[in-house]
Amino acid sequence: MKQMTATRKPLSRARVLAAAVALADEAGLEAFSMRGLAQELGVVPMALYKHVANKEELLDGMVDIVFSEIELPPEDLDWRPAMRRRAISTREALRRHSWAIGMMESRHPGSANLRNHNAVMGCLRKAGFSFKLAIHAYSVQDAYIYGFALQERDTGFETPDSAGKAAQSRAQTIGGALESYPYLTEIARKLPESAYDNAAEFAWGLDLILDGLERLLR
Amino acid sequence: MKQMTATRKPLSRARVLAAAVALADEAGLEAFSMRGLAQELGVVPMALYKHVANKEELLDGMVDIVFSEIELPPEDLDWRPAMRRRAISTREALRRHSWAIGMMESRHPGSANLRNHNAVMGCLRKAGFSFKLAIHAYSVQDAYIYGFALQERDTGFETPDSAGKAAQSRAQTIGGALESYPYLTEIARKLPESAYDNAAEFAWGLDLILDGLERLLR
DNA sequence: ACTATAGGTGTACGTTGTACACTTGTCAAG
DNA sequence: CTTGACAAGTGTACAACGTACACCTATAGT
Repeated sequence: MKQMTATRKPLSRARVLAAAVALADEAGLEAFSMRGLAQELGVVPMALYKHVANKEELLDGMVDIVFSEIELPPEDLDWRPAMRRRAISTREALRRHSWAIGMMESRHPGSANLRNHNAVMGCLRKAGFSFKLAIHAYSVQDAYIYGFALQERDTGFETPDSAGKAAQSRAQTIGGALESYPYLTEIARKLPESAYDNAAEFAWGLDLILDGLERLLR
Repeated sequence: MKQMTATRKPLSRARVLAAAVALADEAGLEAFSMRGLAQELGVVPMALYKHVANKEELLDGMVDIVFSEIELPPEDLDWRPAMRRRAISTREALRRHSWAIGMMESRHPGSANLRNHNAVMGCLRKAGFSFKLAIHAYSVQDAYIYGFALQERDTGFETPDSAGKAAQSRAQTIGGALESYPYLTEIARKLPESAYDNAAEFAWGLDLILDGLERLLR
């Protein structure tokens, strides 16, 4: 075992998971590999399998870390601000870990996942939502949150650079037929100068949904 | 070239794309490979590269096929039923091609994509939505549609079988601490007997959003 | 009849996840 | 103090993937 004890503290499942999340954050899911992760940890690839069954299980654990970063609906708040907080917290977690966006509900659920879902459902039920209405309310909100995160990842330009690249890519497909898409050209013209803000956009739709729910609750 | 002309009509980009969509539909994105597709077409893997630049470009084309299956907002309808129709049509296309769910807005846009976006934006603008309100309206709706499709794929049990499997998987994580998650157990108890219907659930949230938009338009 | 070209083939390389057999550092029981 | 079990890290190897590159061949235009 060469010089391990001197140079390196031993691995652990937690250390592997943390490094995996960090690597996926900066490299993206596409470039995230067991081999790359091993290298990051200064270890041979197969060493990881002493702490994690396989890549699938590793991803399960990573997703549960993301869930653990999401703020639970605060118990001391009314349902509406509580839901608002947790929705915003969820979006922020997904921004930090955009590789997780398609995977939040598709993987073997971990304990942070269960705690989260239980708390959200509990918040609604305790606020007086009937079971059926609570299911509806949960469904719309999560669909919106996950869907918004998806769109933000795909078209969300924080850098004006990437906005330019996307526009160019579109222009390439459009070719000479620009006049066929008048409403797209309107977007291309007006959006850049409209101080579009992802967080504000998210809140706008969220409040529209919460308004609707509030009306139905009464 | 052996017996090609006798046994097999020549490939074409369209044929490759169609076969790719069909294969992804039944095998899932994970199991979808260039080699598998080639086999399906009775051809050696490298033959595909005469009609498609690489796998990425192939996926771009596949996604645009999905877009082409989405009904445009009918011109002769008022904005609200028109938006409703195209939302439902989008969900249905995504159910048919669930491998496309995370990719609709992330890939190099094809012409069906552009036509679709232009038509949706046009429908809103012509109905009197201001530019900013149209952007908001578009954003909420699409976030909801894509997010719902995602959840439906991940937790949508059309077979009571898969519902059982999911429940068992959850129970395994919960272990003995079932009483820690009272609201999850409520769901597990009540949902199965509540005739939950994905299409109806989708329409419920969609109408909530459209209600909100209608109020803001006036 | 000749040749350019489009379409299909065969081989090969680098990268991936991971099975399996191995070494080695640590520690408990005799 | 020895022993031997066990946990952790190593090394080799394999199948499957995307695809570069050189090659063949059937057809079409001159």
